[in-house]
Amino acid sequence: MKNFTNGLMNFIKVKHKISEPSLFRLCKIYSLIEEMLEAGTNTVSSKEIGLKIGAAPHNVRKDLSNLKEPGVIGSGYELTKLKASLEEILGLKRYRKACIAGLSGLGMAILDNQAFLGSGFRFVAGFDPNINVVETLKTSVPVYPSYEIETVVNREGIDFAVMTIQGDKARAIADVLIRSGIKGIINFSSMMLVSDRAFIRNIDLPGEFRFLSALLAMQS
Amino acid sequence: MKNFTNGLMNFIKVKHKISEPSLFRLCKIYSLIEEMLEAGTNTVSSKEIGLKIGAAPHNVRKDLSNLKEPGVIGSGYELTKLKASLEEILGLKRYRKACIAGLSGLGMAILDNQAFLGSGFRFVAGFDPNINVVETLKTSVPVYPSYEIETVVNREGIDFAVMTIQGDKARAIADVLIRSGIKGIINFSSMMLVSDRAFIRNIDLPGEFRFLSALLAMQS
DNA sequence: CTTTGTGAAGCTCTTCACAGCT
DNA sequence: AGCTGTGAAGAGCTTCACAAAG
Repeated sequence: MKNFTNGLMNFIKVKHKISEPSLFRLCKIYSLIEEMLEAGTNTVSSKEIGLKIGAAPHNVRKDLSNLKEPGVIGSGYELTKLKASLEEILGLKRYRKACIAGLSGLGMAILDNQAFLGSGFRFVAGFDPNINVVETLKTSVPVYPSYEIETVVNREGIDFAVMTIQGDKARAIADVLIRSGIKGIINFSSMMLVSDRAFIRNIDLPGEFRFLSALLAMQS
Repeated sequence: MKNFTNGLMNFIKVKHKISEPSLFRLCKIYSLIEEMLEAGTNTVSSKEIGLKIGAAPHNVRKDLSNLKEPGVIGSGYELTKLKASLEEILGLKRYRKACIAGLSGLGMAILDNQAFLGSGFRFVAGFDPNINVVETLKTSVPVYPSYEIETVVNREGIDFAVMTIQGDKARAIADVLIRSGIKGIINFSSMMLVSDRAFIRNIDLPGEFRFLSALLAMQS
């Protein structure tokens, strides 16, 4: 159970300098570093990283060898340097705006908790097809009916969207988002989305349950 | 951007009859079939499946060749038969119980929407470390303070858990869940979890944003 | 003794290409 | 013509193993 990034389902094919499985692990490592820094740690070995993200130490070292940041041979990697160097390669130096489409329970829960975003990202708008919903919501971020998506996304220069819209409206809204210039979508809706113009991460909860079930079935 | 399953981070190593990327695609195909059946479709070709889940038709056919179910040569696969045959191989004939640990906004949003579960799974319990929260919640499912996890999980025979607990309690709760016999976890908490006794799917939203950012960074 | 970095080996998954059915 | 099934080829990722450094 190793190297997967969750079937992005994209048709954007680019020859990356770094492979996607590796990129994905680097993102995990970044999360881990944040966690460890908060806990007051200073250095980490490839072995320890491997244990915590579920990868072989060899693999971690190879991943980290992509970034032209050192690694002190006797004693591992220095967290602050590693973090800076990951920010470089993962494009995290530039802060990006995000929006959320679908202001039901799930959407509101995500919007309310900026911890779900991570530093470097900020929700600057919410959308919902239901005008009544939009008018009565109390949120920390301005919300709009979905026919304003194009205007707002352009005006604010929003790059990413989280989609929590249920039902068959999802696909149409995704089209609008992408047409408006959204470059990445994290999609919680039940509709699988595929695009050749934006990176899409489909997070399919029923699918996850089935996958767990399948893994159990394979075990026995 | 193809064949990944999201870094399960598990140390359970089993030689599966079917590879994990393939299993993951089969789960996606199952989701797709449900969607198409609802739309009233009867048959589907490997080409069409490929387009909708973001995979090559060759690949889809290979995946489907694992299940000993036909595929009519001139005209594709019959949806109902395909579905039944997927249920067989993904272990979906057996209905399974799930619980949710963490009854904050995200947890409640998931609990409230059984659509997030998929047929064949049912939430039968909720847990939260905060007793006050537990006592005042109005839910469709019984909720308990987390010190009752072991009792309830055993009594009910619960297999899966969704974790939405924030902060550093997450790891301890996960330990309890696994010790109590939980076999699969979908983890939304910010702590990455790894176990050699349960399958864990870490869904890391900040990580997803970073991954999108990294993909954009690679493009340019 | 511990830990990094890396070419090379090894393995797994995907893609190809074509036979065979309708 | 259109589509499936599959051995074989190819590509990509992981693992190995060892040199080099603290």
